[in-house]
Amino acid sequence: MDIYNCPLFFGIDHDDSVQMLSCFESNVKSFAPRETICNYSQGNSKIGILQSGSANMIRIDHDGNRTILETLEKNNVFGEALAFSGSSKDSIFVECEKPCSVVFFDYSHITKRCENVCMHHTILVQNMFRLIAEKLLVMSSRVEVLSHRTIRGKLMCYFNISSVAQNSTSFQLPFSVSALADYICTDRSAMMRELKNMKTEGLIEMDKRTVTIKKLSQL
Amino acid sequence: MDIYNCPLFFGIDHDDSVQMLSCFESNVKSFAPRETICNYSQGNSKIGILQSGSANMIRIDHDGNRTILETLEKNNVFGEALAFSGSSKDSIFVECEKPCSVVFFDYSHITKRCENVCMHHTILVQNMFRLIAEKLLVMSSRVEVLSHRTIRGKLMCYFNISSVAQNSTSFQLPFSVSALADYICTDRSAMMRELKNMKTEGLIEMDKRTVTIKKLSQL
DNA sequence: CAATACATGTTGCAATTGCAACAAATTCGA
DNA sequence: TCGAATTTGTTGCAATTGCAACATGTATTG
Repeated sequence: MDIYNCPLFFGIDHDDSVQMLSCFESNVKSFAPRETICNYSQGNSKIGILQSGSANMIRIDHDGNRTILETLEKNNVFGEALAFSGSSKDSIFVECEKPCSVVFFDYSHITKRCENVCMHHTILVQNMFRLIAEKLLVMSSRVEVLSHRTIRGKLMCYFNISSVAQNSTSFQLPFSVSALADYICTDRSAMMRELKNMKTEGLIEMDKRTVTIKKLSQL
Repeated sequence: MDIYNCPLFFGIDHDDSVQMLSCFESNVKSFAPRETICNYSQGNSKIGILQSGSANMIRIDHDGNRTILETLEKNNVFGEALAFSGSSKDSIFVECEKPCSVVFFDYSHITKRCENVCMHHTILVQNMFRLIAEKLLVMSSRVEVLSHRTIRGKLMCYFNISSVAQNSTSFQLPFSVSALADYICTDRSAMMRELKNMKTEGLIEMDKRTVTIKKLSQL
């Protein structure tokens, strides 16, 4: 995986990318499953772009509750500057799931104009714009899911969004069923109980990580 | 409130703004409290920018539960293209709170290059970039708030974020206490009960819409 | 291949939350 | 300014959820 394939440099030719990268002080790193990619305990101005693999942004609160704040896949951006207030003392970090290649650089290079190289700065901002607009959509649907008051409501909302995204009433979860509980921010056993209810009521079917929506409850 | 003051046109001089606006088929509208600014029941590709006043994006679900999906203030952008899957049959709309002036235009003018006028397209994208990056921060902290499992957790998270944002342990709620329940997506009476508990435990003080944090519980 | 970690599945019980139905205070609008 | 609408405040009760503690099944890895 080549750093110049980074979606941030889409539309900028190789030679110029080389020049810009040095100006950016960018670097690429690889990570193995469960490795910590980034820790936000004490400030971090770097932006990361996932070139391959998958990762999750995790919060562990003072009671040890684990929450998936963001799920990250190929071409997703992440960073403290793009999210999260850092107002709490909870532990927030990005954890590798499938082996990852990550491009890091400093966000200030996007927001501030750079004097030397950047006739391509324009393209760069446009590329970053697309990445952020996409992230905004993801965050919005996350809010939509979490805004439901019951576990069932959250699950059905998430399943519906996934179903629309994958254009089928049958779709794959991007993570384990247990991690789904972290994603919808509820207790795992309570979620399992609710999933069982939904199965017996014929709302959904599940086979491993494949979910099939049978009835669109109350929609 | 002049359409040319729209943050989208920041850095573009007046004459060019006039030219671009006609190319954009933009228009400005004013709204009175409780008026519907925009309805997302059946698709809407327009982007809106709030020039003045305040508004909320509201969802009413099939059970009649009211949820504030977004709070919108001066210079905030909103639109279906920027958020919300449209996968559900719930009613989603933007409702004026304080008298509003809104600039509407089609998102496609930002994402696709326009042939005739747009030597200023670059500045436009940069301006839009800033607006969206800001919105992303707002959505992220929203996720952070909603990710907490208890009403108290949500409240304290929201209060902490507000406190950091307003740089004081004392701050104003941007809406009524009742609307706060819609914002944190819980039952109003249950939230009132929890607020009372938090007051008697000395965690917070409240006077109308002014909240003061007395103790940072478990942080 | 063994053993160790991880994921799934289940249950009782206590705590929290949502709901319904009020009363009172405050704000808004004609 | 008076009446209507909205907001705030409260409570009992039922439903949902979180927690703890299991048992079992499935991957991973040395």
